Amino acid sequence: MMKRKTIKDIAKESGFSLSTVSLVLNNHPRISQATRDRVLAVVKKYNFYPNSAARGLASKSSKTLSVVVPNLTRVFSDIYLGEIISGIYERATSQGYKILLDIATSQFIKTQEYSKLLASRRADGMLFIASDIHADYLSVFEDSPYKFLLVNHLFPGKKLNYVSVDYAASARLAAEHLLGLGHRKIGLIAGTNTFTGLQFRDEFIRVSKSWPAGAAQVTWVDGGEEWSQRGGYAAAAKLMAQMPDLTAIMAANDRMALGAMRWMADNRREVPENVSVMGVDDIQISAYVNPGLSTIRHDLYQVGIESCNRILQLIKGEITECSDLLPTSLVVRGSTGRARAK
Amino acid sequence: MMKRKTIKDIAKESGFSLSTVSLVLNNHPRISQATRDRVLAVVKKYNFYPNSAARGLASKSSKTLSVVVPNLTRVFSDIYLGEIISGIYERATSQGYKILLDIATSQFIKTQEYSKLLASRRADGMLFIASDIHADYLSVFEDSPYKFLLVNHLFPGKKLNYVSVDYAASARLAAEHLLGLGHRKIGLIAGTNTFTGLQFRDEFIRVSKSWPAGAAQVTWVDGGEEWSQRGGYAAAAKLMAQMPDLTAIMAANDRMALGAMRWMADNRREVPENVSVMGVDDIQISAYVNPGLSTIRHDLYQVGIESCNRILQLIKGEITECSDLLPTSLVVRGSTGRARAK
DNA sequence: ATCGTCCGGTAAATCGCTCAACAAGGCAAG
DNA sequence: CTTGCCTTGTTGAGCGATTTACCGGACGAT
Repeated sequence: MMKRKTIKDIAKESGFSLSTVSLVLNNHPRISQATRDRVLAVVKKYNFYPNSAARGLASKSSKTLSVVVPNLTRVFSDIYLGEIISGIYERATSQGYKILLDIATSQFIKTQEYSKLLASRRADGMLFIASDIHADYLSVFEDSPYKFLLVNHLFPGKKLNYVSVDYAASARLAAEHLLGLGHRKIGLIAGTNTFTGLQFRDEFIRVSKSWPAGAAQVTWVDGGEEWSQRGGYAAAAKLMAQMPDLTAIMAANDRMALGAMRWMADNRREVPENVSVMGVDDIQISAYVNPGLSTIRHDLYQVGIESCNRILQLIKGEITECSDLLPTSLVVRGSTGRARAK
Repeated sequence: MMKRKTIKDIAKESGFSLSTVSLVLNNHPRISQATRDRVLAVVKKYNFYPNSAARGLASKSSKTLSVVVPNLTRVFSDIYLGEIISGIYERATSQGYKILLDIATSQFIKTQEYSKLLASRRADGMLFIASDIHADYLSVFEDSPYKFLLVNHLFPGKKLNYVSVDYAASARLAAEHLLGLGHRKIGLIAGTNTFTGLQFRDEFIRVSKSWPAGAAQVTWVDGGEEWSQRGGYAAAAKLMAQMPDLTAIMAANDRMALGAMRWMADNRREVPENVSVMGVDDIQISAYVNPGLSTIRHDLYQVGIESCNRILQLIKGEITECSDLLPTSLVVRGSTGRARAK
């Protein structure tokens, strides 16, 4: 196991100066092709890669992005995260950035790792996928010099950068679809532990109540912290008890909608003949269930891509703030139909 | 936005030397409690965190672990990975290590990022969850000074460190269970793109053929690259065509087993009355399906923990190689029963 | 021949921390 | 009163890159 090579060794062996090698390594145009080639030959020969700590120290940048995901029990089993992370990874990698993964455990929050990561320059910026309405500690990033971006979330009232799908727009699309089908008694399974979830709920209700062709009655229940299939199942049961004559169920995400559909199957209700069911997200399986789940398509991979683009722009100083809302679209499948006659 | 503080500023303000501050920051016993307190007061006052690049440069360690996951389309939706990563994260964090996430894309492999990461000292060690039988490039890590560990995989013939569940033992447990129930015609849905998968298949067949109470006939088919539910479904169909009188189906993981059970439901075969079905892994949902899936429990979270322990020991030089096989256990639920009479 | 401009390359000052070697003071033992 | 050891702190030499000036020579114009 020989001593690790440094840029100095490369310089010596190739007969050029230290700085020349550095410039070559950074693709600086200053250096002629001939010199570049000779240096690179030596680099290749020793399979040399410059020490990233030294590089980071001198250049004051770590070329690393911190990505913080929620502390769900089975974090990574959530397709939602997978899509976003894939998008972030793809973009980050193509720009020469690496990803430092963190989970927003209570430990992570208590020790203020989120500050430490940026203060110690371990990461140049942070993409936060983990927030809920209780993440008040994020206020430290208001007007701070640190590059911070919320991914698919936002905090009304806090000056925090974000890139998110437009949940209010989704709510409108969904409401218009169901109302247009004649539904006037609708059960809503909401997610209430994120601001985007609340936005969705409120906008859905607002549109329903003020529908020109006749206001609809909306009863909502909470689908649970995890927005899970199981939560949707339980919520559907509760809704059917509270509003037995409802003709449609709207869930704030597909997983809860699938749970609701499952309840219908288990309790001999036909979808959509008796009850229409609709979700949000358009996760892969939604197209494969029977009947197919009508939903609002959220391109989470794109959210990942765009979030990464933005944080990089923030880091480079090309922009100073960011509040993007990405468009969504209606996907009609078999689970929604005209409201049955009373 | 004031200038970023350095250890020097802390030293000046607290009235101690640069190195004293450094020692305090590293919890060196050399420093008295009184001094420590005074320094820490200043540190807290400015919310100071030492620059990690500088630290890494001087200490020659990045306190970072590289974790490489497979390039499945929907990587993180795989519960298998979630468990392992959670285990790794938990352990790494408790030891002050951070996790650098990478996906084994063709780009990652082509550019030899796996070497670069370690050569540039961006990571002190690498946990590789992504290997299949084609990952021949990993040979660079044989007898290399780099700290490398395969997670839940192994390469017979290559001198590579690993921590894995004992797939051969799992095969024995599974075979003994089914054979003990009197099954003599068994369909096997195998995973053939990993060595552990091959090990499982071969050991399962070996035990079946040499069963003292009477050899069993085993027909196997490939369940597909992704070990998915869909692959299991298709494989079950193929098996039933090839061996219509089989009394049991053994799948190399639960997801494929669930796919097989689904096929049975769709084709009016009772489980376990007509056909017993068994899986491997014991993923969460296996306990919730109807009938519950009999399986071999693989504690993947533990694999994560143990892998991380080992790589840290390799890094510290406490051990120089590692080939751990973790025990597995039989979980009997409703999906397996006595073989029906011929 | 002189001068100004490029062009390609180099010297040297950082970047912010770690750690081995050394120093100084206090105290017990000889 | 030495000597020697222990305890607590300090000095200073790196760690391995980046980057800003600066420099010498070639070349075209005057």
